Amino acid sequence: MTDSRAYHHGDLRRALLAAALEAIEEVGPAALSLRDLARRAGVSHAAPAHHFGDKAGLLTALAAQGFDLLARTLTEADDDLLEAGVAYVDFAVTRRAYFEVMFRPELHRADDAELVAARGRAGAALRSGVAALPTGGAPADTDRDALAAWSIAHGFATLWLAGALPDRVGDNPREAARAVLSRLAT
Amino acid sequence: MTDSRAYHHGDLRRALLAAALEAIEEVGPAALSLRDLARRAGVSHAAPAHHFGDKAGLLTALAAQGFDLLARTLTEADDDLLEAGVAYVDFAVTRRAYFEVMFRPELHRADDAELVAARGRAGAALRSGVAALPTGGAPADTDRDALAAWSIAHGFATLWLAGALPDRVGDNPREAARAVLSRLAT
DNA sequence: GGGCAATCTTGCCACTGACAAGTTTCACGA
DNA sequence: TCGTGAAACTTGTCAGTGGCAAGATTGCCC
Repeated sequence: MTDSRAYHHGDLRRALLAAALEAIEEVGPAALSLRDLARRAGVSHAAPAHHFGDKAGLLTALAAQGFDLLARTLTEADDDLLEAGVAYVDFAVTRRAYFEVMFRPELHRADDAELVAARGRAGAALRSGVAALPTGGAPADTDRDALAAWSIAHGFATLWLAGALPDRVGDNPREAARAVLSRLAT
Repeated sequence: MTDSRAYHHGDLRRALLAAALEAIEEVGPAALSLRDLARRAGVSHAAPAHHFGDKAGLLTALAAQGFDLLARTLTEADDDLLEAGVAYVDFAVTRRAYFEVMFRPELHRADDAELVAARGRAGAALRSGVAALPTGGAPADTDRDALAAWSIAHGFATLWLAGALPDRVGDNPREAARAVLSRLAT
């Protein structure tokens, strides 16, 4: 978290992560090239390896950042499950590069300590939003409800990103998500 | 649908698609190598190009096959939306290679005629299942309901495949899906 | 039986990720 | 102040990949 330009070529680690976000938005996470990132940052092709080990290492760092951001996003809307769901979809669409790396275990190291911690924070934010839901007297099955809420938000976001949804859904993800998610929130 | 070994090396096109399914199960669609498929089929590295043009061409054919299979699967359970949802999740888990290619537009050519047709059939099967749902007197918003049903099933399937679900969900996807999907089917 | 088109092979090029070994730059203590 | 060791980065190399071009083989059809 140092913000000073240091060492030979500046804050390379940070520069590479930023370049990775850009590149992923352009070509997707699978087509990401470490050598391209090095070129964007103005360093040699082997420089990234020094900071991240390999490609999976870089994407693991990115995924951890992403879960951290998502956790913060969800916490802000925590008292309103519908809005939390909308925020989830909005996160997926506006921070697409993060989202795609986060949910592709073959791209990163899922057992990385920092990643696990960040993912845990995001999961906790999600579950606390569901637990705060009024149950209307009926006994709540928080596990099941959380899973259902997560599934519908995640599914809508994924389908949106995949371009799989029909045109009639429109081009405003927040609005479309709110309509669909409200079907669950009774 | 010819089943006879024909031509120089047999039914290469079919053999390559089968090899691709295997390989994707093993290493994922992104790490798929055409040269590896050629090796598995016992042909030279350039043989696949003749049948599919390039990698995207092969995956497009695979995606079309997948949508066709999915359409048939959904049609079989068409009178029961919950069972159709369970079948959707089951398809994703048991025919994972198809599913992953189908919903990754960067891997295939989304405007391929055969793909578009097959995807249309799957979409129609989904919507007809929702339209057949009893509305309980209230005016149905089929579009929204179909989207919600699709989203929750797709989201659960995607999270399952990503290994993102907590352990307590268990290891039986059909059972777990039924519990979660029933939350929507009121 | 002869031509022809579909099928497949060989050879090549640019690109990639990973590794090894060398070089530059900085930090820190004697 | 200096020099020594570590961190940061470079250069060079290798095997593997996708895609293209050009050639060889095979089966089909008139």
